Amino acid sequence: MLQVPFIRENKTLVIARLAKRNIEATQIIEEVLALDEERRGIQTQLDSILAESNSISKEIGMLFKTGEVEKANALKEKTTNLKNSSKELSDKLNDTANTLNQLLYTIPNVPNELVPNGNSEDDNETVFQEGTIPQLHNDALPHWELAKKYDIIDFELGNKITGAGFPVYKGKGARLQRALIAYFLDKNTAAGYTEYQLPHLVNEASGFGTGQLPDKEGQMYHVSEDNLYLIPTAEVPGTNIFRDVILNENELPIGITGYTPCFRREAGSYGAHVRGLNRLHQFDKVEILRVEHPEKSYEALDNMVEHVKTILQELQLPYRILRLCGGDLGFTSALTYDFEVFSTAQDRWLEISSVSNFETYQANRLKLRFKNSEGKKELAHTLNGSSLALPRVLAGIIENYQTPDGIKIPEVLIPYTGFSIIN
RNA sequence: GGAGAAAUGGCAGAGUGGUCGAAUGCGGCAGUCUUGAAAACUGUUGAGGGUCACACCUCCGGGGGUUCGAAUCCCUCUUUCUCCGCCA
Repeated sequence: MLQVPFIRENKTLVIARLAKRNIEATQIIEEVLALDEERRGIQTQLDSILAESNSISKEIGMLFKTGEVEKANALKEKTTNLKNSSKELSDKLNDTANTLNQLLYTIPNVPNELVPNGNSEDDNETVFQEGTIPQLHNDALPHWELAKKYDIIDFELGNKITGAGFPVYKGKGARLQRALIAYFLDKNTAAGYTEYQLPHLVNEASGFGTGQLPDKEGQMYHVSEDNLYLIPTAEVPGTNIFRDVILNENELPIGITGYTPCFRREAGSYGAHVRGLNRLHQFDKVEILRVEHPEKSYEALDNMVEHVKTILQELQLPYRILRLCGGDLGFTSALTYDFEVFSTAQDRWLEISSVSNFETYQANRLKLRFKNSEGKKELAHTLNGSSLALPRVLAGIIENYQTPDGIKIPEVLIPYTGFSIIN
């Protein structure tokens, strides 16, 4: 969430930038500032009452020691009023603070100046495109047909075992999937990211820390018996490593990577665009995360974009990079680049990575800080990105690499798969 | 799942109702000494709110209660450890 002092000092900027998201925020910002002022006023009143009652208590203690019981008892009566009003004030303080926080939760991150105006994905800005779109033979098939033809992914079997959106990978399909995971992790660790294996279920505090809770619980599977959530992305357990952490400045930057399955309810999204691997309830993803010094976070974002680019270049997939417009930008992000691979057989772009800078928005919730060179505590910046999401990369590979003789395996993956063609 | 014990500052560990935000040791930081380093010595060193800065307020696993006053007493939840059971 946003920091109140930041809002106070940059009111016009905040309102102007939130307008990129097509939000008219003037009223809510004014409300936040008013509530904060109220909160501080109540706090001051409460503090002085507590100070008084503390000093009376000390006095009573002294009187008992010197045996002046009568005087002590007289003082006791004085505290009754103080107690009542401090109780009242602290209730009021809690109410005000809660109202303020509820309001802050509803305000998304302030977009970076680079974020283009716009309403929907149609207004995203293509900033880079690379790779040649292959000329496929006449009976080229979409991946779900190829999956069936070569018996590498079984969607019906997943239906039987679990339900729609839980495909079963078989034989060379399973092996290709594992190869991709290993390849991505190797690329990421070679780039300096430390590999982690993270829990696939998280508690409420973690869901809250990265902003999935309280509003987006509909997106996550919930295990009510234990009050745990299945992770929708490794971002959740990965970023929560740093909840309530104060780092030393020299520990920055931190980069971690991890492979996890991801579980998403995707309630309400059905139709032609969710066929095959395009949208699943369970899928695999390798994630990269960084904790950065505020002055260096945008350099780091560019760095992450470059890193993901090299992977797609090596896989020789045609892709493009989009800068998300205000209307399409995620709630917690200040600037996001989406990577899309072109699926030739489906004749459409598939999102395979999303790389974002959250600035202090998550860190503020997480209380992730570092001690700067002056010894003062400052919120760090968090960033993350997929490198990469498996299913659509897999779809892109099997569609773009299909030949009349079978599906070829990209050169860089052959050491990982142990075979060069699926036929 | 059953029985018992525990949870205090970065770590270890004292503190059982009244200058305790908390002894002591280690670690960290600064300095003295040294050509430099180590050792030794001296000082400093939790977090949040608040203030121009002080003052002041809150926090001893979380929540609630008793009391004029709680790290210390009571209730409850969570976690950890030991023993038993189960088990990849």
